[in-house]
Amino acid sequence: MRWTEFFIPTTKEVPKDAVVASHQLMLRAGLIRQLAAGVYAYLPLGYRALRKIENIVREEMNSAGAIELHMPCLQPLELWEQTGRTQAMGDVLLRLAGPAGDWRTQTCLGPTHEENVTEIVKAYVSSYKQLPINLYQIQTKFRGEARPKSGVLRTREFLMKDAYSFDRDKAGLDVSYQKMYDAYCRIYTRCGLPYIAVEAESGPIGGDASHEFMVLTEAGEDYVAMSENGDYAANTERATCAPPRISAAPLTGSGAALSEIHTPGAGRVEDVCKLLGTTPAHMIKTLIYRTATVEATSHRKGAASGPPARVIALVRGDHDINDHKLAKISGLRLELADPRTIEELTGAAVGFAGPQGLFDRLRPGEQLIIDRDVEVMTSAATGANRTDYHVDGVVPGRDFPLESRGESGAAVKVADIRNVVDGDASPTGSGSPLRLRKAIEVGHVFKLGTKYTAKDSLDATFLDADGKPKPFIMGCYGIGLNRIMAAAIESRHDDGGIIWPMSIAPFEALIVALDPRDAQVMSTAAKIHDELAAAGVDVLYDDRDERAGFKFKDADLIGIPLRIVVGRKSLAEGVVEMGRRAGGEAVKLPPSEAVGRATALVRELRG
RNA sequence: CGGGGCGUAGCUCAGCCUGGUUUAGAGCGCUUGGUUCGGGACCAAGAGGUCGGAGGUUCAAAUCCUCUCGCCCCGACCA
Repeated sequence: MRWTEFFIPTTKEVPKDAVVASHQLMLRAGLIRQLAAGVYAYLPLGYRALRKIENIVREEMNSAGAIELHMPCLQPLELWEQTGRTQAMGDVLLRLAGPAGDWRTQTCLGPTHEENVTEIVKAYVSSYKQLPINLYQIQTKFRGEARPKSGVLRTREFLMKDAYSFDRDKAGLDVSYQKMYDAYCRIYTRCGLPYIAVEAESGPIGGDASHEFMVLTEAGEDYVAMSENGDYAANTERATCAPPRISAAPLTGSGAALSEIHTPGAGRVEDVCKLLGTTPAHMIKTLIYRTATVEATSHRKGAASGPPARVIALVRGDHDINDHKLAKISGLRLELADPRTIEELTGAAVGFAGPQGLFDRLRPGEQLIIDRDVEVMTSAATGANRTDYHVDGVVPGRDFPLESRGESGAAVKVADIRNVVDGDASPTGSGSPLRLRKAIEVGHVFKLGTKYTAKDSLDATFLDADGKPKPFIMGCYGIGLNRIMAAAIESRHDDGGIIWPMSIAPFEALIVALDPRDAQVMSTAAKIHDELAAAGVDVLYDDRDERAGFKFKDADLIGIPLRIVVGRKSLAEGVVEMGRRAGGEAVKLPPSEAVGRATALVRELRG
């Protein structure tokens, strides 16, 4: 391909809206063009890279036994109502607008395709003899992201590979899941991504096991907790750490009475610490939750009614509650209580709650959930349950219970309900400290089980060998293709531009002709171009009538892995120069040898 | 949804506070001619803008006021 016959709109200046490196470089290199917030066009160079990624994904999915199909973007809302996800998705589900009763109001743009595949499999797969089966597609997804950001990393429209496995039983799912997990590792390796697989929170989608594939980078928006010795890695949504050491001294307390301290207006931990002369680590945060008002988890009729249940959660002042953990421990879908509920329970304004005495005010079925690190505190400061007052000297076990007493009916639980922090010990017991790193999620694998196939969902069953209908056991597996591209650029660039890995580079080799007016230079460059192309190398030939410096800058920017420079000076010595964008010395070699050497190198680096 | 910032030429921005010498500017990019030619050259001449939109104040609005739309960042949310 000749540059002058292609379309590569590079720019020298950085558009002001671009903040992260991948976004800036993708714009400058002419890979993408923004049309609206979170909506991008892929220009020819960007599209070539995207298609290379797509091909790698397709090859690995096929070789893992998955079968490609293509499902529609337009989906009937009814399908989503059957699984209760119109509510669960909320604003993420993009609906079409139209007059009341119009078909448009009954249609949405698919953010994912669990319902759609399940419907297909339900219709056509009726016997265990047809299982297992894994169907996948590479499709445009639409999501009403509240805040698109970081260029192509978080968008409202994106390309995703989504696969769905259907198995006869859990053992089959384990096999299907592992196949996908392994295929994902091969995909990221082939794409040249420095990825890690971490334990992940499966979220409202349900399921009992889940891994995310992450690329560590400051541009990411997830946090991964990794132990220094590498024996543990998990998304912070899920990460746990070794339990705190129980202090040796029995916690009977000093016997000292609680002392109330006037702390006017100090509702926040830092403010209180200042007034009390203590540190957050010596405080207990008391958070009041209540069961969620919106029954987002259930579309079934007759779900929980009556007054909302309250849950008191305690964590150390320097820790943060992890809502996923809290939800799991409590078994309830919770939200932070409104001020009125808090005042009613504590008798104080928001910001002055403390655990002492509160437990006795809970009704049967309500809960006090104590973080492990609070259990082992010897004495703590916390809210006094009196507006503008805090207390010091609160002793767990003495001033509030650490286990259920039975008669009251309200439960006490001690558990890990906080986010890990930098320096926590690895949960493996190795004692290695955890470090928090920012990361981009480039893929996610779930074990779904029967969430979509169960009777109260889409009721998708097959006849097992025993002649009885059973729900399919599902798994789902997603890869964000645009994110792979951005993540590759995030992790592989320098001041000059992108450094593509050979496998996903829009072109594999770039020929730069330095003296466009010199007939011999041009004919030599053209000959190398033609022969490389004939050898199956994706080659771009910069035949523009530009100065050398200008061409070199563009070459660095668009980051083609292999560069062959044809110039009058070196040609006078009978050589051309071949070098790699990734670095290292360029080698001089006769034009006649260039094609062979370049072809061999390209093949070697394709992976 | 809360907080902050920004909308002036394809791109980066100045002008706005303090309305009128501005017939709206600069640099990059683009066109034409010339000189240059191994790391984003130079000279000369050009093309290109409903100043995001609507309404208002005023003799007069890019500039002041109101509303509105869009984009970016932080937070909330999030398969």
